[in-house]
Amino acid sequence: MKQHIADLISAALNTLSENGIIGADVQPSIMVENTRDKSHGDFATNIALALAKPARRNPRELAQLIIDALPVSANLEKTEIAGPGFINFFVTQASTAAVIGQIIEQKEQFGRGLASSAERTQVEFVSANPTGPLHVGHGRGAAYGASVADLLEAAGVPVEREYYVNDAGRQMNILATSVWLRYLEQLGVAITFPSNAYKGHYIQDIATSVSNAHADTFKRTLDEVMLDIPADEPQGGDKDAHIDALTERAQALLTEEGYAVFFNAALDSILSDIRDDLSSFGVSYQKWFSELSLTTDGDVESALNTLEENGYLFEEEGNLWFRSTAFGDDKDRVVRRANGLTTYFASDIAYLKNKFERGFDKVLYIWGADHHGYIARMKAACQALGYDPERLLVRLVQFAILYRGEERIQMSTRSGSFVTLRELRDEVGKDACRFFYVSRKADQHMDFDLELAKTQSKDNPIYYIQYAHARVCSVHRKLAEHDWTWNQDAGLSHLNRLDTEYEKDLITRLSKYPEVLTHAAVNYEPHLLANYLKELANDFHSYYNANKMLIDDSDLRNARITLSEATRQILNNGLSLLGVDSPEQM
RNA sequence: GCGCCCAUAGCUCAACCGGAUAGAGCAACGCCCUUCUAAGGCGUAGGUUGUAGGUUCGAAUCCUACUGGGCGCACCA
Repeated sequence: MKQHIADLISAALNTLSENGIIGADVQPSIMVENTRDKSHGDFATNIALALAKPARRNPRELAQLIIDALPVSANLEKTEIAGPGFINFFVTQASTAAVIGQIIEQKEQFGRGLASSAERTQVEFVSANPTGPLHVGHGRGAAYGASVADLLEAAGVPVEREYYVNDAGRQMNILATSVWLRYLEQLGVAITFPSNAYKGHYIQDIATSVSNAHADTFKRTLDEVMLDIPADEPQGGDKDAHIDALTERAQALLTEEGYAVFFNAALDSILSDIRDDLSSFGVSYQKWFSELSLTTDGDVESALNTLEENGYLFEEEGNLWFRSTAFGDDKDRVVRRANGLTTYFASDIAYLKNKFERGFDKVLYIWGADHHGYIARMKAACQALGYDPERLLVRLVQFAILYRGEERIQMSTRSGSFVTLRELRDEVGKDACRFFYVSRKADQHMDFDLELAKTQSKDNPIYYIQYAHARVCSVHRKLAEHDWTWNQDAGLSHLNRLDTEYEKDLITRLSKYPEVLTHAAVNYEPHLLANYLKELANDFHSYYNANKMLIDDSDLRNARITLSEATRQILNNGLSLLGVDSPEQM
């Protein structure tokens, strides 16, 4: 309808242009907006205001000329000039109500594909280190990333979801070492557990699984393990030197294969836990990408070669540097240390190159707000590799602060209370988690109140929306009790009977779904859909309360049930894009 | 010190990328259940959009400075 009106305006402007009222060189961009106030009709345009200056006419006078030149349309009831020169369009009930038939016919397909594109977009999100279970801090990124990807797909953009597994680097070594030390403890070796090692209970479980599979094959004496190891921090030493020395000792005593047993046991166990966790959260990926593979497959070397060829590498003090300042970064970055090891950033560059080489037109990174400092260097790397930096997109997700009523829940790992995503989900449920996390704009700090998320009343938006869905289902059940059936055709052919204010509002709301979906998708703003669903549920509850559906007048009854069913369909479509279920009964 | 993000009703948040009288929910107050789920609905009240300038027909939105909050500034991951 918006497009239809824009076409009408365009035709009118052509007419005016031919008549010499506006200059032929004037190329206006026609904007048709949804009105905020019903008294302003259904749609409005500011075109007369925008053209007033070049046409050298006052806006209201110009608006009248445009209206006079508008082609006749059966969809329009009337037009009005308002305020400084807006043109308001009033659409007929019949043309608005036609949306109901489209929804009923297209079902879950309704509203999809409006931003259809051949541009493949990759969305990488969560990508938490596989050194422990997902934290609640990861929850918002998971919910946001999953919804953005689903929205893009719904809008018609080919999407791939990917998780970058940081299976290389020091943290993974500390993890493997932690497991080995717990393993030794369980076999009776009197280890003093390092202050900087991973202490979670899951480490014990992994250690147990290793000893179940390998008995005491990897047992070593305390003396073998601790010989010449520098002191830990509590003993007045350096905790980093201590744990790193233990890692080297583990590798030396166990040989590569033995060490790999602990390394892989830890990685596999934690990764499968993360997978399960995300899966239960309604989040799935097409690919889990190994950081380690970037080294073994030569991607890192290849990326550094490209930078070298393009002239952006230099050596200083034995280190190899990337001249990121050439692209506006604050400082240059080391990519290979004097000891020959490439840095984490070198992997990032290689990963970026790898993504583009896999044929993605756009790569979207979703990061926590604490990573904003990386944007400049990644953009720099993108350009230095020879790719258009516009193809690399970053969305930052601000932190969510958890509250239990008034009480703020501390998120420090040390406190140990309520830190994993799984615990959050167990307490408030998947649906409420998913919905709450995306109901705020991503770059807004948000407060997540657990008590509210668990409340089963209208105070809680997720129950409020799900209840609207369940209510429609309930009407269908009641219908059967009256020995009536829903006659869809009769409903569709009597949509003109839907003429109360509540019905008109609800129908108008339904007609907005496609543009809300599209807008939310292309702007990566799922909160727009969340808000829309709240408003749609609100419209439906108001309607439900004011107009009874199970009435003797069969034409009106069928029309109302058809409207309700269309509402149910949209609620279902929208909720599923946010990873929320649509229950038939509460 | 430098940089990024944020600031809207008492609280939690919107506002279709510059449009008309800035909107919802919660909290407060007043109503509606022998009627399809009251897990709901209707109404009232609530604002100098952090401050001060600027840009223009028009600003919560764009620009500048300031104030306050979050985060970052590794040869860590």
